[in-house]
Amino acid sequence: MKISAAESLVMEAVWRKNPLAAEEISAEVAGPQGWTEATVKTLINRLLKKHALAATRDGRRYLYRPLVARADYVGAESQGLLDRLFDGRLAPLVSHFSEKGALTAEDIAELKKLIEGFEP
Amino acid sequence: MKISAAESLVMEAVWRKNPLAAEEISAEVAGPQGWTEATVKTLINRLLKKHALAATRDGRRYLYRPLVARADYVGAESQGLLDRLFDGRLAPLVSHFSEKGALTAEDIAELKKLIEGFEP
DNA sequence: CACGAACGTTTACCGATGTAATCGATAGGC
DNA sequence: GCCTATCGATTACATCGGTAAACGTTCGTG
Repeated sequence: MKISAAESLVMEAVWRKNPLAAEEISAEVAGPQGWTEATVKTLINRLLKKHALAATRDGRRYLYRPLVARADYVGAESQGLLDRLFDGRLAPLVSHFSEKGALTAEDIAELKKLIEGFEP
Repeated sequence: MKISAAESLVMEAVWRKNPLAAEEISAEVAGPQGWTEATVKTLINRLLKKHALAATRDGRRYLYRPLVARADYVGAESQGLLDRLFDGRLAPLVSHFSEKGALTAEDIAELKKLIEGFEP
């Protein structure tokens, strides 16, 4: 099942550090998003139903851990974008940014280094 | 206003060739998506309300043309992904794909050529 | 001139999502 | 042992998005 935008912010918190209690997740995301704790609770529950989070009891509360790896989520989202907009290929995306003049010198240096690094 | 996934397929048709009549847009997208013409009509109307399409009368029908450039749409979607998942930077995205072993030799060659090409 | 076909417009409906309050159980303090 | 604060679970509700049918208007044809 798909992780929604709001839900992904909860996942990010748990990916950064886990396991986390609901209260800790709230502390991480509620403020920045202007959410109440109730909202975070709802998101946590939806993620449990989607098997994106696991809960283990810890006394009176639960501790939550991710069941999907961030790399998998990131990979699916990225591949989805490439497929929808760039014919599934990475080079046209890079090309798009360069044509837009959206690459800093640092970006270019970084890319250069990367690409030299992974020759076969 | 945001262009949804289904709506974007209509936009793609109009970006490929325009202006197009509703019937022509349907011919392009309804079949592949398993949509009826009614569905395409709805999407066209929502895009008109969002000012993503413009319509000019042509006898009994309308002809539609895009009001947003594909490059703008692609740019916003891409930047959004980078911001949400890669700290707004391009290199980590490329790095992600390479680490996943998701780059073919051709991809690498293409990227190499691109990056050599756009030195400042 | 009336009727029907072809358009666009309006309305419908359901599931997902964002956002949150309320309910119910339970554990700790008095 | 009982009450209350604290959790998680349940319920709520509005909007959006996907999908489509019904409606209304107009133009061409018989």
